[in-house]
Amino acid sequence: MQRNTFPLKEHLKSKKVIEQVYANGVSVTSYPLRAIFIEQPQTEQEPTAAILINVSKKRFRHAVDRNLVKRRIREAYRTSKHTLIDTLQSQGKKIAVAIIYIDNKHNSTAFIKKKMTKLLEGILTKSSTVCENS
RNA sequence: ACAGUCGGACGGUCUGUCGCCGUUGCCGAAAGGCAAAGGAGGAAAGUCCGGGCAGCAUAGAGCACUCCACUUCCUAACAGAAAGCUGCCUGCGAAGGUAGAGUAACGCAGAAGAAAAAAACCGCCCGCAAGGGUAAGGGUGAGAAGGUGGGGUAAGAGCCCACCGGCCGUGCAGUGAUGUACGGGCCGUGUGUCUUGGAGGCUGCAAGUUCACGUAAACCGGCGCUUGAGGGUUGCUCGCCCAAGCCGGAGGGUAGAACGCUUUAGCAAUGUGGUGACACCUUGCAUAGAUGAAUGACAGACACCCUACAAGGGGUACAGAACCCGGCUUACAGGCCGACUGUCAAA
Repeated sequence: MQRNTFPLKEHLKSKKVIEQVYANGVSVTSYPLRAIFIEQPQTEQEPTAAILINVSKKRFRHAVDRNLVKRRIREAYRTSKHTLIDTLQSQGKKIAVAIIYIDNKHNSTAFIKKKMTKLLEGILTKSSTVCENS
């Protein structure tokens, strides 16, 4: 049984990489979630998938609401990330992803989790096509 | 009991599963793993004041500028708090709201009104008239020569008297704002400039310190090197200090880690002083420290509230630390405690 974790190491924190993701990333949408990702060069320290969760101030004015959404997304990711990680590892790839919440209202944890599964599947199909093209 | 005023404190609890953050201990060569005890607020919010702390600056003079303003008092400090004072307003009341340095000079209100300070348009009185006297009445205005009543007079008027309001003086009470008694003279309003007293260096933890990585001390244009560019000095002027580089363009590199970073104007209790804010003594307690930013997600039970005869159904606020404190302001489901007020009932 795999453990459902999401430690700090798997967070995307480097300013440089974040800028690259937003500038050159490929986007996948599974409403109310949208992912933008790029492939990362193979290095020792980098995790298989570095994740950034973004909930804009525009959509949720209060910090309490933003925190709640972030926590639900984080929860959804850590419980459904294994398919993504395993597939990437077998392909020998590493990616950096920004997950953006694109709704103005709250959604239940169960709903977000369902959409997250779809989103991660979407990332896998998109990344393989990108690779074939290049 | 009901309705209300003021003040204070609180603002979910437990169990299970899966997670996050730093700390400590153990294991491991390392990566990491395991365990333990911890991990948002009364407003953490708005960022509106005031400090601490940090860096920079720190001969001085003049002129500006900004803020504060009843009194006493508290404090590290404040535009804050406490206890009071005076006027006005609201409430039956407990209580609440609001304003509060001064007015010598000048301006404005002044396109109203006859008149805005040594006033005569109408009216009233004297007079044949010319003219004179008059602020009771009219209308204007926020304000019309203190107000009301009486005496007085040709008619009137602080002209005289009583009471009241204001001003000045003296006594008494109070630390004081002020109150009060007596006496005096006979007394216009608002606002701005202004006057008086007090305060104000600049920048904010992205401060600042250390380490690591890396580049371009290159290129183009302008000004300057003791005949001084530029910088600092409070906004300006003077003065003073530093001074060999400075400004602009295009372009390049880094954006990692540690300290700062949580033990302090800290919180609580007893006692003492004080009406009180608060101060002092003693004792006890102390448990976030992240940095693309942790402190949670889900399920169940309980508690509370609303609704309902019941079964049941619905709801549980406002809101998330970012260097740290003291305030202010704003948001807030729900109940709790204390003091007091009004009404009703009983004794």
